[in-house]
Amino acid sequence: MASSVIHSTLPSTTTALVLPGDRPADVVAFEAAMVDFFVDAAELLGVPKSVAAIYGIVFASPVPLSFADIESRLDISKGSVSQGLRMLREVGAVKEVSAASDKAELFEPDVEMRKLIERFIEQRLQRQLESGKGKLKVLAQGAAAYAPAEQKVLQQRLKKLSRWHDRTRALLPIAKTFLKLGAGS
Amino acid sequence: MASSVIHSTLPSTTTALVLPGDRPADVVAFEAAMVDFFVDAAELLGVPKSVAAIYGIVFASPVPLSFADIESRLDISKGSVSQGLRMLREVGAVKEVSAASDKAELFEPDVEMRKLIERFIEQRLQRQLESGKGKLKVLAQGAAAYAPAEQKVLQQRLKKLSRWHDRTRALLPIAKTFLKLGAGS
DNA sequence: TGTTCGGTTCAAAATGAATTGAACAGGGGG
DNA sequence: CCCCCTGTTCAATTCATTTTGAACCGAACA
Repeated sequence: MASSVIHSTLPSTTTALVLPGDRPADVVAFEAAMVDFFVDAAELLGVPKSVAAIYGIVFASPVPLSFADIESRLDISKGSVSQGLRMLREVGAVKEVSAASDKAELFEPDVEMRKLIERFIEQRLQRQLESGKGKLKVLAQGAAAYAPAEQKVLQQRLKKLSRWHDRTRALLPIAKTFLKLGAGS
Repeated sequence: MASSVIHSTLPSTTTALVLPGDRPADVVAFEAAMVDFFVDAAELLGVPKSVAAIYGIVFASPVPLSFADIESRLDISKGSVSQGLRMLREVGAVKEVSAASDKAELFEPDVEMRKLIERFIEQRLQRQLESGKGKLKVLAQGAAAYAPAEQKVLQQRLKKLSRWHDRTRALLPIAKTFLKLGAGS
């Protein structure tokens, strides 16, 4: 992994994800940049490209978009749009604003970053930290299987692991509150 | 892993990664648990399983291990061991302690978690945050392509994005120092 | 009832990363 | 000089995940 991160600041994968359609070129450029931004960020968090792209295109539009809008502006299949939107809705990243009346649902970004982050942290980190806690306990007992001298080495290592573990756990709430600061909306 | 614990969601992936060999059963169990622990954690960070397993087995041994030791205790190919060890060395996660004299190199964990974490943070987050900064600037300009009313909406969103971005950047050093606390060795 | 519109589902295909394994050093011995 | 003995390399394979696309569903409407 580390080995593939050598290259410096490359053109950053020209996202051929946004379709020109008939809109003004500069609008399309804006959308493309936005999609790019989110696709990049998502990569970091292990979120599928298509999902990030959908969020990006919705985020880039000053007005709510319909399913059809999204489908027409992105070069991804209807199925992906459907699944992606579902995921984003579940997670609270987009919300539907019921259109005029009979027309289709419209989507706009639910700009509560805070929630997104929190949810992410909770799901991934906290879960892992919990299960880690249990495993550490088991390990501490398992060390008994070794001869005294070796046991000492292992116990020391385990202690270190525990400390790190605890610090991380302690960091979480701090991060949460910190990211919440000045959360305008 | 006879852990039929409470949690409904986690199958806990019985790591069939550690080979019994001829060592005592409880030692093997200990190693398996350790490998498991690291494989789990690694998953979170997007590190390949085999690499995590190697680190785990080295970490679980009170004495340094040779290439052959590692290969014989884990059910992964020689090629993977070689590559994995290289990565771990590069990253400073293991270090070689020259054996007696003519014999093969031995590996032991370089238990500087701090360094590992720092390196990780630097490579992934900081990089992304940097490139994000640039993109945000471009986006702010791109918003000019829209009509005044729409522009306002977009600018507001962009501002929010920026704020989040900044807060995250500000959080990094905090996290670093925090994780450093009490780093005994 | 038949037809179209908006969207969902899911098996199959594509993608991309990790893993394998066989070919290949190099370096001591003998 | 030849032959192990260790470890590395890298193209080919496997594996997991994402994406596709066609079948499908239900609701509105004629």
